[in-house]
This record gives sequence, C-alpha cells and structure tokens, in this order.
Amino acid sequence: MQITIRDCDLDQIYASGQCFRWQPMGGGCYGIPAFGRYVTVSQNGDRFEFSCSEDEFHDVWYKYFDLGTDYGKIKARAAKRDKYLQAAIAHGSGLRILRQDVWETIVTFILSQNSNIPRIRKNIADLCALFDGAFPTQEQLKTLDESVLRRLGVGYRAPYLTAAAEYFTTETCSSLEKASYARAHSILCGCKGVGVKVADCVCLFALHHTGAFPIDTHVKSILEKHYPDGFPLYKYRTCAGILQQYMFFYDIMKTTP
DNA sequence: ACCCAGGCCATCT
DNA sequence: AGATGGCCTGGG
Repeated sequence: MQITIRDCDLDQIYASGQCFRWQPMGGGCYGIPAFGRYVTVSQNGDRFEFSCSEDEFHDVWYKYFDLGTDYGKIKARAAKRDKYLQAAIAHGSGLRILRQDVWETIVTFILSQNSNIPRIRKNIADLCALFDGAFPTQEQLKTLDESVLRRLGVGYRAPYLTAAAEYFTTETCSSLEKASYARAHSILCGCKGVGVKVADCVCLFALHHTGAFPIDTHVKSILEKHYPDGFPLYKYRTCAGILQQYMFFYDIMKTTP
C-alpha cells in the first residue's frame, strides 16, 4: 500500500543509531523486522510504499513509525536563536523516534555500551542468526551459555545479557510499558548491566518517553561545546529526547560521513 | 603501537 | 556523593 508521510527519511532513521536490524536494499528501500512481522518500505520523497496490507499497516507500522506524531510541530518548538539546534534539525529533518519492542531495545542497548553502530549491528545479526534470524525471546537467550555469547564477540556484555534475560520477564516488560518515565527508568536500572544511559535509550526508543535525554559521549561533548551553561531541558520537558536525536545524528554525520 | 567507541560495575575516598 | 580503573573487541 502507498501513503504520504511528512518528516520521514528512511536513510536518516537507519543511520541514526536507534534501530540496528533494518536491512538496506538499495534505492532508499529497507527490509524492516519488528514485532514478529517483516515489511519492505520504499521511499520516493514523501511517498512511501509498504509491502503489506492496509490492515497490517494500521495495526503495526503506523505506530512503529510514530505516524500519529507531527514532527513539524516538534521542530517548531526549538528556539529560533539556538543556531546549533536549528542546524541539527535542518540536517536530520526526516528523523523520527520509532516505537520499538521493549525487550529487543533492552538487549540492543546493553550491547551498544562502549561500542559503535556497525559493531552493534553485527552483534545483533549474529545473535539472531542463532535463532533462525528471529530475535531471541528472554527464555531463548537464557539458554545460551556465556561462552556462546562471548563467541559472538559481545565481550564483557555477555553476562549482562544473561542477567537481562532473567530480570526482564514478559511481566516486567509489560509493567514497564504501563509505568511512568521515572518508574520505568528505575525498574530498568535495577538490572545488572543497565545504567542510566541505556535505561534512557530504552525509555526513548521503545517506551516513547520523549522527555528522556540519553547522554552518551557524543551528546556529552556537544553539551560541553555548544551548551556550556547546560542544555535548557526545562524548555523542552516533553521533547528533549527527540531534539537529542537531531543533535546526535548531526554529530555522528560530521565524524562518520 | 595507541586510543577510542552511544557504559557499567566494583572499589576506593 | 564523586572519582578511578578495568573490562571484550574491532577499527582508525
């Protein structure tokens, strides 16, 4: 089915370090697995073609791509005199914050620590390859011995994955989805291997708490350089995480073009 | 060779 | 509370 979507650029979302399982198929086309489904999406300007029925589009992908949110309005909330933020938004004008599966996002961002985007993609792909290409459930991950995980090249993160598989039962994941941002963040940090930053990434990229503002090495240096008096979070209580994504994407584009 | 990459934990003061 | 070192691994 075809549809028009504004403020959406698949290439930018793919490169923005929030999802790591999209398969680039060339020509702005991607194979996208999520929630046990798989769809291919092609883009031509603001026209998109989804390889699925209208029903599946509305049941799964509309929410996944956060199509109920007007990103034009969010961009307009950024201070006009904030030249850095304006430049970052102009650069990543097609970014959106996906609503991804909580469990997958937890595993993904545990693996992301002290790593880089290509390596995270490889780690996830190798992990899924053990399960016929599907993302392992908590129960499946639990069965993997630490030595097997280490053979995937995840290093010291291996025991963190096992801890997460024990801690994040389906019940815990479902309570995360109902919890407030503060409560969800606190539950997440209760798991060994999940710290403040990873918890914020899960809150933002899965639970869609758009006020969550993950501070990694890139954002930290951005803040030091462009916001010596601190980023005005008080102005952006409900959209700071989205603005963070524009800034992060602007920054990694400059270092890895 | 060396350092760093979207950190976190344990172990100190 | 805050600071520091160690940790797996791959790439520049």
